[in-house]
Amino acid sequence: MVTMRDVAERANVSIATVSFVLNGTKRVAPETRTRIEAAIEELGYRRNVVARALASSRTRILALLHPDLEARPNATVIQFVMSAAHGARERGYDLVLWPVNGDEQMSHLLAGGLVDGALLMEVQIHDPRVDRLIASRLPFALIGRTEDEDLPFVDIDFVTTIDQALAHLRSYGHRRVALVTQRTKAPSGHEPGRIMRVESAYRDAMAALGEPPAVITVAGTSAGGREAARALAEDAPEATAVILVNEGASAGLVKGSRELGRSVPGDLSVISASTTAELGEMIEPSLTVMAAPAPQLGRLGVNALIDQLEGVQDALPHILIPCTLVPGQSVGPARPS
Amino acid sequence: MVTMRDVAERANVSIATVSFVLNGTKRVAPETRTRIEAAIEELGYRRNVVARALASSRTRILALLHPDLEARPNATVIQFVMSAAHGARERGYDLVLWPVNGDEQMSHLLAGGLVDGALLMEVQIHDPRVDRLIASRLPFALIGRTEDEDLPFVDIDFVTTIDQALAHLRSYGHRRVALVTQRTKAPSGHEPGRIMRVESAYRDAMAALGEPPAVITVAGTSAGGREAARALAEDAPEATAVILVNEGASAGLVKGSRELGRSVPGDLSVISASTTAELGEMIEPSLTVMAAPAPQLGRLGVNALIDQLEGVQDALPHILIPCTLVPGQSVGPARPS
DNA sequence: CTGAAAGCGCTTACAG
DNA sequence: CTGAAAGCGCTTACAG
Repeated sequence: MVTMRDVAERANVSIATVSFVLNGTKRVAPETRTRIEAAIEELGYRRNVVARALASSRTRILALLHPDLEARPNATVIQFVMSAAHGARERGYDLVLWPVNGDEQMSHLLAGGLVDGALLMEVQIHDPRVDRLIASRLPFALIGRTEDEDLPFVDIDFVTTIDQALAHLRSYGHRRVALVTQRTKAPSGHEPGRIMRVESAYRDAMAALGEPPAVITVAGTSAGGREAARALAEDAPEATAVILVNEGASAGLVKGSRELGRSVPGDLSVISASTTAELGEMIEPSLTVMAAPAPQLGRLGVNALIDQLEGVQDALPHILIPCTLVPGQSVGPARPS
Repeated sequence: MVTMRDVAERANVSIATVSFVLNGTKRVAPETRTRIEAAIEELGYRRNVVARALASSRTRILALLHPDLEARPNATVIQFVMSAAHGARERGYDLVLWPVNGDEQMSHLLAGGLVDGALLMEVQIHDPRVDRLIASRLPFALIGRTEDEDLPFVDIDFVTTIDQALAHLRSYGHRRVALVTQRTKAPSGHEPGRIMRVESAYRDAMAALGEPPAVITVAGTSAGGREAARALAEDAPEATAVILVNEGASAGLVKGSRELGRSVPGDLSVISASTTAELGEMIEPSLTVMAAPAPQLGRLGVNALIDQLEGVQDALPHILIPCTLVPGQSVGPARPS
């Protein structure tokens, strides 16, 4: 292994000077710099990141705290992960996967000194991980929000997303629009913040329109989607359209409706929000989708975190981006009532 | 920050002794050990992983070299990633995401000293990443295989998978079965090994059955699936069933067939191999699937790598696991010809 | 502009 | 069974 010492010897300087040119931390005479750069090149030298981390107490490693992804459709989560990995790499950081199941994982994260900061996905309304991060003073950024919106976050703008979905449906004559959200195994208060925010955005919008709301909550699976179809038919038969914020249930909802003799979009128009167009295309008919800004949010989250670490930030980042409408074939004119 | 020195002082021993009990590397008198453990507990000490890595030249970090995942369905890849992350954590290792796009990323990996080993996904028949890993002597394990099967790998047993899929179809009376595989942007020889292996397993099996093969290669997208449906109808009209090894094209194939007036499974039976049951359920009709053993393979791959690092291995691991048949509604009796 | 030296927090022969 | 000390490969005040 070629070390900084080797480079220093070949260039006839001290290792300190080598370090200065490598990091650009101090000015170095042009000839000296050239000599060092030549030596680096000739020896194929690459700085040892572990030694650097120990000496500088900065590892340039970030943790990505993510939920356990299951086999069910997870297109948006994948986009978060991938865009975060790329964003980190572009700024010279590495991203380590940190599946958090309990306290043991958090201790390893906080006390081991491996990471400079953490990026949290699937943030809960009241998130114990956030409490522990704050207590330990490890820098972090959220993809999503807790109750406390003073923390650095990037998130989907659900208010605008719901408003646009409703506007789209209303342009087709729909007035009674139901909402299908996701049920999780998490105890109350620990659901992803998204679920609460979507529901309240929907209720506000419906109230403003003077229409009665109808909210159905089901698991994020095909079976959940079928359950939603049944609940719609039985409990909200007057709804001619539905906004779905439940990626995993979208296929089941359409299949279940058809099984109940309700065609999409003939009898029921469907918009699936916070998902990807590719997933919508898998379904028959292709779903009209509000595509999640996941590719942007992963990057923005990483950048918010790194800015914080490097002291670049002016203020705490509070970034909200709405989903984008991608029309498919699942929205049609409201059936006359 | 509480260091080993703090623990040593409180327990009235040297830091060497603390290190010995922490690592179990040398026997320590029971009373001494108890004293040290108490001190660790009281101080809430946790070993600094960076210092440990520098001193021991083992970082206990593994790199997961993965392709760029796009928005299209990627259920099996996700299962690989998640099970690898869990497997690593269970053995005390961390997993860092390593999207490899070019040589720059490989250099960073090989020379930076950050990782003890690498796990490769989407291995190509001739994979330049493998060449570089071998040259650099960084330990690695493959999820998939290159041409050279002497390297440590875990992979799907495509021969058995294809045989079982064919047997299932033949039990429904199908004799002419086509294969749909995936086209990639990669130059020839650099496709994922899977594609070549699936095709040759299929050709061998069809030859053994005395039936003519028909192979169609399309992109892993909905549009690709539609293209496959068209090609099947035009170029292989005698095929009454198709085995699909192209997760992203599955939905498009079914939708495209229907658009051409061919119903599934009435006119065409479909088995989607190397995917997940959950994805199959999203489609109408629910696809009969050969579920990929992705949750096992991620773990097995990590374990193979760690065994190698820790010298536990007896021999190079060459592990093959077939997919598992999960019946759906996309296979029916062959139409009379 | 450059260097000698301390130090980051551990592990690990080597002595005793 | 335990300790003193060298060393892992860097960064960073401090001197000059």
